[in-house]
Amino acid sequence: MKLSRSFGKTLREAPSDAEMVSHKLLIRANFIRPLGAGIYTYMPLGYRVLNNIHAILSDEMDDIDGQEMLMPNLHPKEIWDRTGRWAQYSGVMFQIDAGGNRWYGMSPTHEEVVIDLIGREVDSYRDLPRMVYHISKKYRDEARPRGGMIRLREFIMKDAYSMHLSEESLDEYYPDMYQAYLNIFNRCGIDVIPVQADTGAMGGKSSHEFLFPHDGGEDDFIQCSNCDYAANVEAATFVRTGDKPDSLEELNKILTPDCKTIQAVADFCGIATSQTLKAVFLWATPPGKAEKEGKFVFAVIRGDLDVNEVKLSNALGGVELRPATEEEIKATGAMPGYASPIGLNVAKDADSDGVYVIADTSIENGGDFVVGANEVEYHYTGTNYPRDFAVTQMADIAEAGNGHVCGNCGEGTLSSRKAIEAGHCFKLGLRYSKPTNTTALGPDGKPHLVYMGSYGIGLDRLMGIIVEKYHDESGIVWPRSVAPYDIHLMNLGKEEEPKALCDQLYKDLKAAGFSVIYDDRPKVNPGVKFKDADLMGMPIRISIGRRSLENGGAEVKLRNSADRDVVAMDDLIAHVKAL
RNA sequence: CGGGGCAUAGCUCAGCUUGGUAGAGCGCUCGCUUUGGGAGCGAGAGGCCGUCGGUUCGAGUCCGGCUGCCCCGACCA
Repeated sequence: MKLSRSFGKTLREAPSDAEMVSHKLLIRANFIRPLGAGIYTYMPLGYRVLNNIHAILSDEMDDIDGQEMLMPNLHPKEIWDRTGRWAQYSGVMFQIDAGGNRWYGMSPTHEEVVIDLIGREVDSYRDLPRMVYHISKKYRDEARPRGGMIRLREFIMKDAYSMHLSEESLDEYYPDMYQAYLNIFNRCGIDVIPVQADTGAMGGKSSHEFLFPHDGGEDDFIQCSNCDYAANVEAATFVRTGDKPDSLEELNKILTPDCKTIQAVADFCGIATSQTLKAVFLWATPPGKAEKEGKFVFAVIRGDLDVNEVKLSNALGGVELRPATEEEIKATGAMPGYASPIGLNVAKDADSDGVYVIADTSIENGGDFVVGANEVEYHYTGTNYPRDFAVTQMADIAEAGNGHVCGNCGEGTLSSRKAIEAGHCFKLGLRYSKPTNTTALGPDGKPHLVYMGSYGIGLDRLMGIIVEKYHDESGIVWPRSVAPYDIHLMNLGKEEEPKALCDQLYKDLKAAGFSVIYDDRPKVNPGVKFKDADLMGMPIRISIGRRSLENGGAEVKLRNSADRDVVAMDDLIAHVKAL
């Protein structure tokens, strides 16, 4: 490509609303242009990067017996009604009223289309297992697009779908996909950390996120200092430390003025927050049910820990949670700010009357706690479980964090980091085949619900991640595998000779199989050409000017190195091939 | 959805406090000069000051509504 004929131009300054480095550089270097919040045009250079990523993805997917296809982005409402997600996704999906009682959704994802296809194409176990994938646009009305390529309303995703006769078949296939994902990120030059993720209300046994650690990321994940354990904060387990005292104190009610927070209580009593218990009140609505069919949940946890709502939701069967109102709290007999299960009518199990109390296992690690007395300005000291109160359910509902002991090896210390989610593998199981009754005949002659897995990677987000990692103060430093062009060729002279040499070299390099962007712009100063080359970031730069010719040929420089070599014109192709 | 910020030329921003003819740098066009790190001189083009309403003789400037964009948080198979 000749720069003299290329569309758009580089910017000396980035728009002031761009914050992340990748966002600024991709705009400045003319790879992307914003159209609206979370909506971008991929300019010719950016599109070439996406195509390179596309090729890597296709290669790896094909390698594990996947087939590339292309599914529609306009989805009839009916297929989403069948899985119950038309209503569930109403806040996220762009839903279009096409008139005449026809409604369409713009593809936020493609499980519905795939399950419809499976129903049509897959008849028996002989048609399984299969994997199909496509790379196409997704639309999600994100509440807050951010960070340029990091969170988009319209984005490009590689989504793969595997289908199986049995759970064993899915389990068997899953590691191949997992390995393909590692290969993909490796080929893009990105180090990712695979972490166990929350399987959430979608059920299924296993889910992995591939995280790129980055302060600008949206995910929190946990790593162990000792073993290779890594998990999403919503799935991370840790060891509750602390022992019960040998002899227990008596329960004793004390006056605690102005102690509405755990910290205030601990300060007032001169104890650590781990010597207190705290209560959290939520309203839990079962999935797919109306809110009034839900129930009040009283969660108890040691004072130094926090409840993780996703863990809590999972422990309760995937319920929707919202904070309880003050009226709902008082109706149970508890007093906000001074609440505890002591003296409440605690339900024996989910079907019994009384208050549903769920406790984190941490309340068994320690004793003689200070807890609320369900009376304004009063707490109990010397509280011990189970002597002084009952719980309905004991579960792991605490959020893992810095300094906790690893739940995997039991020795290392956990630390929390921010990350960008680069990919996600998910065992969907029967989530989509069940409501649509999508079956295949087994060898036993009976219909079996089809097991599914889905596996996503955002191409534009991945492009952003690559730039986050590969840049310097002058611009982008593309890895070879995804660079829009291999070579940035520059004519620095105004005389005939360098121009003629460059024109010829441009042809020769392309004939030798390289992709080349050629800065042949006349009347543009060398300084400008250098700045643009650094900004755009092609791996190899070749420049010809009076000075290089005096030194015997063309100057060759790698973008990721400061070294410059002058190479004789005759040796140039061979030299570049050897790089 | 809650909190905060911003909106003036293609980009970065001044002008607003104290209302009175629309500004700068970069970019763009033309001419001359220059040609190895965003070069110089000269001449130009380019703006319904986001939008609607209010106050005023007069609003980019003051007041209110709306919209858009950015950041933090909530949310996010």
